[in-house]
Amino acid sequence: MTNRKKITIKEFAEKLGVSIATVSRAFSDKGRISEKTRQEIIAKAREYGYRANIHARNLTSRSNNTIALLFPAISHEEPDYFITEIMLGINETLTKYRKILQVHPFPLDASEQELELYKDYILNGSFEGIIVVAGARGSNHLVSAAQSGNIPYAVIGHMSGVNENSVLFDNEYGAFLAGKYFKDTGRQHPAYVGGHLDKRKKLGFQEGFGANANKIIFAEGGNSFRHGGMALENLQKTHPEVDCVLCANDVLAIGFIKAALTRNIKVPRDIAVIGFDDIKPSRYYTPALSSVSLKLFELGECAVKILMQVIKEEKPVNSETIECDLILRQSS
Amino acid sequence: MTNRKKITIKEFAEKLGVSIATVSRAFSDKGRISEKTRQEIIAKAREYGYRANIHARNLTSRSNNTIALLFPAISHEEPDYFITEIMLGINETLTKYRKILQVHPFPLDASEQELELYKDYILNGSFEGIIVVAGARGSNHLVSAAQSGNIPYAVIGHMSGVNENSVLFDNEYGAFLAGKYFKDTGRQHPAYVGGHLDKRKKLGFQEGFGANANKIIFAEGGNSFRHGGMALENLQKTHPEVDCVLCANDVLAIGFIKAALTRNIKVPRDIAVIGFDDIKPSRYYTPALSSVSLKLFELGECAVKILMQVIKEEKPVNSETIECDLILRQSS
DNA sequence: TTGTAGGCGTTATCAG
DNA sequence: CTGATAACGCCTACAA
Repeated sequence: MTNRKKITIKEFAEKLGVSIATVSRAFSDKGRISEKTRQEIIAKAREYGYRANIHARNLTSRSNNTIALLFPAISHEEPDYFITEIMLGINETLTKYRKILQVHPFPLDASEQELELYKDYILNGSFEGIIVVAGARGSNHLVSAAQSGNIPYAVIGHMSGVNENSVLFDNEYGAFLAGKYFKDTGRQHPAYVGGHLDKRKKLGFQEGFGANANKIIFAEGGNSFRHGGMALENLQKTHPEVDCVLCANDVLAIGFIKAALTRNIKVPRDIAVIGFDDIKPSRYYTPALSSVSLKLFELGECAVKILMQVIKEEKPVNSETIECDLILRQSS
Repeated sequence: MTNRKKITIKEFAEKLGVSIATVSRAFSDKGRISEKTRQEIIAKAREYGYRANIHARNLTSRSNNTIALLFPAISHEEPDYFITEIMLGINETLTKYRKILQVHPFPLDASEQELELYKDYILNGSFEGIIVVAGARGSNHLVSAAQSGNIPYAVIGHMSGVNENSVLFDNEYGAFLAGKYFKDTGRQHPAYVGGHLDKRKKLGFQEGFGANANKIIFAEGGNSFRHGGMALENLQKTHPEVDCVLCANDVLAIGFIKAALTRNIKVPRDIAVIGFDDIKPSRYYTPALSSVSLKLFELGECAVKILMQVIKEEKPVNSETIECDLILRQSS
């Protein structure tokens, strides 16, 4: 490895016998320059290996085309498939705008103190804009930081006190569809399995199930695979009559089903199961999981579009809501 | 949103009645400065909202603490769980070093021309170092770019012509274990399902199966879920006697099993199936998938450690090999 | 169309 | 310990 320092615009210009301004213009698309000299300079640049130093460029342009995705990390050991699929949509869309993605998971229970690092990044100009996933107190702090520093931001999910720049999903309606489906298919003893934070989902589920909604059993615990299994075990003890379940996310649903199959409970015959989010692995599962689709890829796309609009127009834009669908597969 | 420009070190220093050098020192940990003035300055900085401009800082320090992960993107619509889990290990480890991750998937079949964008990033100083996932021609081009520009790099997987800075996995041994297990459990008619690029896996599988290795059926196609299903269909037509299968990755294996179950073929009774990679969702599957574990998280960790060493020592370091395990679950 | 020179906001060197 | 001042490498009026 030759440790030769990279050639600077000054050295490069001298070699070519032109001014640094001319070199700069050759790469800028703006300044007036003859097509002929531009081509010459570009050719020579390739030959000498000259490339504009990105940091100097960023300093004058006050931006680095970098967008940060900040999200609460559920677990450190296992990917959060929900985020992963959103990220896919974000990244692909960002590429179209020639922007770069930085990934910043932060601890779900991070204190304001622990978030200082991320706030610093946000406020010192590291990002042209940020996309924040709601769901933790930290999310709010980071959005506040962006607001106070006048940094463009977009939010994924409902965040209290934030009415603009958000991509929302209609959880309530999605859960409604699930409840209605269970009712329409003659299920009698519904249960809801999930975390504590999904008021909307619970409400929608109740509405959908209609008249007998008061019979719904709420089994609330964590949001991971193992919690799904635990929920099945508990329900079998306390409410063995349950014959249909809405789970607050797909991984939970898969854990629930796996535990049921292990006990030789048939899905969907004995218990029908519907998940939430419709992550890709769900359709691979046996039985393939029915799920309320949040259209995660699209959601990421939408977040980017909103952010780009905020950056361009330099003012907040209206929030958008992505509609939910109920995708029926084998588990219900 | 008040669009006030951010306060600069100069303005800030003037307000405090000190020199900019002193302010700079208060944040640098290096220059000699009395603890008292440092505290005062830090307090005032909070009050005035002063933060050092990151771009100016990068310009002088010639680095931005940013590491890029470059990998060939299999599909645009679906996460690559293999990469996702590696990324988890990378990101977590990077955080310990206070480095930032940028994510750069590139098209699997990208021409050298299409890679120009990524080469540009690499060579203009956007990254302090890069981690490249092997597996596409593009991977090699990008490593070459890093080498020519004297940019620190690490490689995940085997890359022709690159003997240093790599994290390798012993695919051959992993496949050997699978073959041996099938032989030891009395399976008679083995098949291998996978892509064309896994010479090592095939070899290891043959060695492991031993004497009758020449009986192995090779069903080669794509690497996705649906290809797994297609493989099952084909094998049923051409070689219905097959009673054990090694799949080149887990998603393939899951597709294979799902198709088998659909046809009422019992797994593992009629056909035993082992996957490769041991991605997290595999253990959730029913039947839980046996798989050759590549320890993806650890692999990401290791890549970061190698890269950090390259950065620190400014010279290539020895490659490391992560051992494979065979994880037995229900599918075999 | 091209060149000159000042500025971007820091860090680092060298006096004091 | 603190303060001037010169880099850092590029962009961009302004001048020619």
